Amino acid sequence: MWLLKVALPLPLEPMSYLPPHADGRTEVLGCRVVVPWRGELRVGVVVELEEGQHKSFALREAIAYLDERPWLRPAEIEYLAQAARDSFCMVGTLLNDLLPFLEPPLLHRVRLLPEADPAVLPRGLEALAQGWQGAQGFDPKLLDYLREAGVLQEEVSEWHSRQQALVVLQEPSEKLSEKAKAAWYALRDLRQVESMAALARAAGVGVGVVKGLVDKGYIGFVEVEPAAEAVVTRSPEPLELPAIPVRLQGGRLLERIRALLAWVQSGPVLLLFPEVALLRRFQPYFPEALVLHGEMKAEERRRVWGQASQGARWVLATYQGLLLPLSWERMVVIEEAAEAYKLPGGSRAFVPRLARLRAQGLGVPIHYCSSVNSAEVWDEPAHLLPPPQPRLYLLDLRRERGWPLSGAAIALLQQVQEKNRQAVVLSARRGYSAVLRCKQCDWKAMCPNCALPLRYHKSGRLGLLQCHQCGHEEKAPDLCPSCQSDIFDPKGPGVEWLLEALAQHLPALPRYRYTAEAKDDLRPLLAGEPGVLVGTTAILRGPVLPELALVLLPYADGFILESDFRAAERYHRLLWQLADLHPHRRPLLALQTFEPAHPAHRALKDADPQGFMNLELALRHALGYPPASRMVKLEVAHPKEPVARDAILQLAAALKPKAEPGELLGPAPAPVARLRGQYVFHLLLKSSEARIQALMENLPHLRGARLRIDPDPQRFVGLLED
DNA sequence: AGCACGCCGACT
DNA sequence: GTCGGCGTGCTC
Repeated sequence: MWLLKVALPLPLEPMSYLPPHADGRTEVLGCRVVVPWRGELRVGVVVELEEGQHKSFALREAIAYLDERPWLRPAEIEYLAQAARDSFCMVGTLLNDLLPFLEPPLLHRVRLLPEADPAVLPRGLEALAQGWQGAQGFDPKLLDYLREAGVLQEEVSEWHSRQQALVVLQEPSEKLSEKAKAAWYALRDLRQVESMAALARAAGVGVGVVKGLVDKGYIGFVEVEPAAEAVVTRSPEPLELPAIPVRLQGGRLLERIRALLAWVQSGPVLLLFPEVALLRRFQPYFPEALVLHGEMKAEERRRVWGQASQGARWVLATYQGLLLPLSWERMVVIEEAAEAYKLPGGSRAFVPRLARLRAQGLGVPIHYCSSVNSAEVWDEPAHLLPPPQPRLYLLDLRRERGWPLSGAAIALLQQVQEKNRQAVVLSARRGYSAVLRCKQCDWKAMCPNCALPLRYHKSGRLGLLQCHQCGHEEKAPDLCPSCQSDIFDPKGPGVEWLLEALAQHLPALPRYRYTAEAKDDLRPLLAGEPGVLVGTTAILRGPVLPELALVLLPYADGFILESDFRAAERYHRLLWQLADLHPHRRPLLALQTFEPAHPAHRALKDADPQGFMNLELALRHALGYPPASRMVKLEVAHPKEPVARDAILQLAAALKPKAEPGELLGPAPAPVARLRGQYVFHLLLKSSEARIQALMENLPHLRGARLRIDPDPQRFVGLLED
């Protein structure tokens, strides 16, 4: 007896089913299959065929395969299992995260098995004796009852929406009304419209007129191929390198693209992007590329999936391309340090890590292409393009007057205004907690255990200093322990505050806001009119300002002083990305900072990203942080504080005896200790890959609170899903 | 993840 | 005396 193991897009391991009795195919490994699930139908992937008896409980029968050819090959199935193990999650969780478009809408028809007695039909289902019926009208629970009794015959297939368009079919007759003729000619000029209502609107007639034309056969609906998004193609000269490097760094965006073009000519090559905005910037240079990303309709993505499976020269994709059943010649991860690579779903996996695993599984080379490569790939053979020469202007906040805009910064903005140019003002917008530091001397509140700044929390009248990494807490001092002066107000300048300050100092300079949540209409700026754009790092993903002359960070330290060992690396990369914000101009990069001597600033002054990263890596190795180790975050959340606390203590107690010194950090309350009504606690593991694997084995079953695992934490603030 | 089953407080 | 809260366990 053959059994199917079916991976469903649910946080579960694959489930066993009997093969559909109506379909005896055996070459179904990797095909999508429709199965009964809790009385309804779900779509999964056959990940294993096993011969044998299943005794413990009665298995259900799968209903039908959706595919002729497999969606996934054995290579992808094996990868899925391996990646799930690596991410400490269920196979189904990862399947759901990587293929959010797996389940198509279904065409489902049912009837009573002809030889069955209609008397078995429960009330409401009598129609099933009459022959094939669409399933949607019937109670799924009752249908499942018949299914289980073995008297239901079913047909299931993928539902394809027919992309229809209204077109002219025959010449208008003289008898038609003026309005009808107008509508007919309007449609002829438009060639096609998507609906009757749209034509009525376009022609300025009632829908009834259009309907009349359809009924009389002058116009009608035809199926059309979904129109591909028009992309302006560009063909720059490929930039030949002496050898193909594992990591490519530096230069301007266009130079990196040119270098890539020189070594991804034959294909198939997968280019992985952290976000759609960046993918779109590459798209014009890869005219034949298939693209796959979350802004496309699910149906469109399924179509591209089938197409890509047949072969492709280039595929530009977000993480959704990772499971494509193609044997790549090589894979390229673009901007491998981007935080957008963190999967938002249950697996919490980090795509560059998954990509490396994928390349290993296929035995193909993987490459990384970034403005500044991540610490994780730093040791790989590199080709370094000369970095863009930034014009850096450091404003020392210990000397400058004026806050949040110093006099010098206002003067710069005034010049921008006088010369009718454009400026960007960038805010770190870390709202809820800040770092406590002295205005007079260099002292700042540091954690005694972690070599990280403590975060300042307002708790009643007293300030509380807390380490978000290890949980250490102390009371905030009233006076600076080093020089006895009063403490700098630990407020970080947000976008709103900056807009106010700009309105006050430069009322005549038009202001625009640009954050992930609120985007002003930038058309005047894009048309070249003067103005200042105030926003968060969302600006990096926004359109290019044609007259950009100044990039100002009123509180650059806000980007450095996150309680996070990766903060400096991120800040350094941000500065280089700002230097490359305009494709060929070199805007002045003005930073208001308490730390003009910060290594990242020196790196920009000396145009030497290598120097900075070497220093950073030495630090990571000294402290045992990634990439010198692997980290895994365990998170427990519950609406009741004691329950959550209890659970995390249980977990810590179970791990303590196994852990060596320094491997177990915490438990600590999450930086936002209560979020969406849940109390959140963290526990961090930090050690070698092998030790992490050992520690993660047989975690205790927690009662009460739910455990979530972040297999590759990138940022140590906020809940996992923020 | 969803969903059903199962034990302890505020109501007609 | 019941209705309903969500904590716990299961899904082939």
